Order: sequence, then structure tokens, then C-alpha cells
Amino acid sequence: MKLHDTLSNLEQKVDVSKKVKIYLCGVTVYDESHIGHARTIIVFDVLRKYLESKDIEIEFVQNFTDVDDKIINRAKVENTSAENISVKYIDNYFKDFDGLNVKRATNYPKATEHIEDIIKFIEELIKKESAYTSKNGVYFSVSRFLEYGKLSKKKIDELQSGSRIEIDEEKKDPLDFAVWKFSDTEPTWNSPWGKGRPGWHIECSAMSIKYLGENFDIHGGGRDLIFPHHENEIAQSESCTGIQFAKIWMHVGMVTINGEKMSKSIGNVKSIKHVLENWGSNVIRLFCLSGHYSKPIDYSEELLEENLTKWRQVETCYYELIHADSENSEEIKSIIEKLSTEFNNALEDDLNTHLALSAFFQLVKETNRLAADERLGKENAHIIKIELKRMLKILGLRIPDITEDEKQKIDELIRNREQFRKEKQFEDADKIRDKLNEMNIELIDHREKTIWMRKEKIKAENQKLGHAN
RNA sequence: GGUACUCUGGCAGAACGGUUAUGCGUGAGCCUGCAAAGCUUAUACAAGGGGGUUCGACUCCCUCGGGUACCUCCA
Repeated sequence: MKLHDTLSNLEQKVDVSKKVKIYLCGVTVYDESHIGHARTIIVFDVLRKYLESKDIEIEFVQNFTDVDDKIINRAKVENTSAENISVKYIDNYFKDFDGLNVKRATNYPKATEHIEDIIKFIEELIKKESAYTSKNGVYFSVSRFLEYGKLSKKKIDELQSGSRIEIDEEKKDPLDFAVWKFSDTEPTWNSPWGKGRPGWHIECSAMSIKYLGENFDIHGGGRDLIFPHHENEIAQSESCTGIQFAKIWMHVGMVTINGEKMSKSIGNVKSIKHVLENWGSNVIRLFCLSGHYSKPIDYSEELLEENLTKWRQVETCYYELIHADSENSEEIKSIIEKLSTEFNNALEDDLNTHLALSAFFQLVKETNRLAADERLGKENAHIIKIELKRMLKILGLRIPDITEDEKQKIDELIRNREQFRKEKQFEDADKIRDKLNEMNIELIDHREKTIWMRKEKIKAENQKLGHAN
């Protein structure tokens, strides 16, 4: 598998001959997660699920930044402790991302639980004269790391001239950044240099190296983290270990609204809770995977509706497969193999989820075509179902199981309806159909038989219908 | 101002130096008691502008222009 590496600006092969170690910069837990976070995390979820589908072992570490000025400020506003805030939003995080069907990471290290590791890391930096103590804290000395700027392709002198950073007289160089900030307001920890708390960048260096080693496979996050966060991580880590930090840097594009980045200050943030309630995880995942991960994607109701239409096709396909009982009439294996290969090749080539989805939808279409023609045989359906399920799993899409009880009830209602239809008592037949619709069961009348499917309830769709009426 | 990315049909969006996918939408039709869903089929002068390289460029190069992001916290 190849991935585009921000550092080298080239596609790099992922070494899958042994366990693949991935570190993803998670969220700062001071507020609800939004669709932008969702995109990044869903992209990595697919990366991981794809590799795992090939029986490659993955170690996936994603941090929680649970000590930060924003958390502290929020705590002040809500008149509570920083800890309460972070606990609340970590809880919230899992609600959101379990809802989005994101597989849990191997480990979710928190900054506050790794203060000792961070202190050790800083000690090492000081020993190597890459960091120094000043009045306000311990700073990383950018000038000591000659390759500073290599990730973001920035030149140090240009950074300085264009710098909007307030000049701190205590810093040797305006570009130097804090690895430890002195402070007396809680939360604080004791350190050899004084009471305070860690800077933001240092936690990721310390924790990624602790769990994944000094040189691991993939480090990722949103594009907006390239500078300064990831640039600083490289500087700290490579200064400390003397060897290459992450092998591949993978960055996910922003989610925009009307072409603008989502941000609190513009007030255009869409929370995961909100979109999950209105559209459900399948539609959101399709939306997030609809373009190449490295490019921006624009959030709009129209696009979500488009993805809802597609999702309905997938549901139809799935239920057609379940109900298939015609004679096999054509050779299906070769086309499945072809689409399966296309799907894999797309993902192998820099995780091209858009092309992978093309292959996936071709499989869906092909199935629905056979079913419409009453040519979907049981054996063929079985073969298709295996492949469809594989793709669904990698994409993280899910169709809820239906219980035997429910099935029997539905089948009985359908039999009753068939009887009414035979007797041309259409009003009674339609009543049954309405009743099933209320249960979110939709009927598909083929020439020879009627099958049913359970439609996912999508609030946004119902609202739209409500408006139309 | 600097840096990076980006500019494809009504919309979304890929690949490729030589037939421009795929999906949505739209039109027509099929199926149906009706509907829904689905299917079939049709549909798009498509590549920001201008140069250049080439037998041939959407694809490579130059140039001008637009957009977005980052340069401060941000997924």
C-alpha cells in the first residue's frame, strides 16, 4: 500500500511485513467534536480496517489532549474543574465515535497520565541543549534543530519576519515554543524546573514514542496540524532520539462549509451529535469518504441527500441478497473479482476511497439489476454477499440485524397483503403496507414476489417530507 | 507578504500523455392494481485564461488569474 507522505511530498510504501504502528492526533477535549474531527478519524478508521482486512496487525494510538488553556478557560466559565471538563468531553467523544462506527483505538493515552514521561523527555532535551529554562517555562530551542521547517516547507528566516507571535523577552528566539509552562493555577504538576504544565506539542512526542517506538510507520492528523504542531513534534522527537520520527506523515483535508473552514469564530460548526441525529452514521461516512482524503470537502445538505440516495441503494441491494431465491442464471464470479480488485487497488493507491466507492456501488448496481430481472440466484447472492459484507466492513457501513421474531411478523403481514392483493382488495392490502412502512419496512414488489427491506430512519429525510406536505 | 494545496459537465468527483470514469440530478421508458423501490435508456460543446513541449495534453512546462488553508489555538 502506498500513502502520500507530507514530509517527502512523495508516495511512500507502507511496510506491512510486520505490525503497522499508527499514531493519530486526537482532539482537545474542551467541547463537542464536529464533522471535521469525524472526517479525519473516519479516514484513519478506513485505513486501519482495510489493513486489518488483509490480516495485517495494527497498533493504533490516538491521544486525548486533556490539559490545555482552552480546557482551563472552559472550566472557569462553567465554574468547575478542568478535569470535569475533560472527563465530560472524553465521554462525549466516545458517544460520538461509537455512533459513527469507528473502531476503538488500541490505546487512548491522555496527557495528564503521562506527565512523568513528558518530564523525562524534556530532561533529555535539556541535556542535549535543545531546550532551556527561562522565566516563564522551558522552551524548545528551534535554532538547535537545523531541519526545522522541513515538514511544513517553511524557511526559518521567513517565519521570523512574518511572525505574528508576541515576542516574549524571555525566549531566546521568537520561534522557540514552550514544552513546559510555569503556572500556579491548577491543574499543575511539579517538575525539576518548577510547578506548571506541559506544552501542547510535547505530549504527542512523548506518548507516541512511548507506545510506538522512536521510529513508527504512520503519523497523522488534520492538515491544520502540519504547522506548528507536527513540525514541532518532529523537532522535539528527532532532537531527542537522533533518528527519524514517523516514516509517513498523512494529513486529512478540512471540512468546509460554503468553502470556508469550520470554526468557532465563524460559528459554522456542525457537531457530530447533530449530524448523527439527522443523517445517521452511514450517510456521514459515505459523505466523508466521497472525495480524496487529502482534499477539502464541502459540507452541504445537498451532498448529504445525495449520499442518502446512495445508501438506500445499498440497503436495497442487501435485502435483495437476503431474499434471493431465483435460479442462478449467470456467471457472477468474474465480475465480483474484478470489482473486488478495483476496490482494493483504489485503497492501495493512497487510500482512494472515492474510487473504492465507485467499485462498491457498481457491485450494488449489478446486484440490483439482477434482482430486478429476477435473475439473482441463491448461490450467486451468497457469493455477492460475502464480498459486499467485506466492503461494508472496511467502509464502516452497517445494516442493523433483524431478529427472527421481527422477520416472522413481517413475513406474516406480507402473506396477508398478498392474499388481499389476489382478491383485489387493494385498500386492505395498502393498509398493511402502511403498517409496515410505519415499522420502517419498505416493500419491493417484483414480478413474481414481494420482498421487504428495513430502511434506516433518517430524521432529515422525514423532516423534508414533512415540509413538502 | 510568504508557503502549500487547488481550479474537470447542472452538482459531486477520479484516473490517464492517445476512447475523458463513476455517482447524483434531469428526460423518456419498463415493472406495478396503485405507489414506492428498482431496472433500462438517453443526456452533458466538461478541464480558470493565455502561451509552449508533443504526431497528440485534462494529464508535462511557463505565465497570468481565481479559490482555500497554514504562517496564533484548531481535525
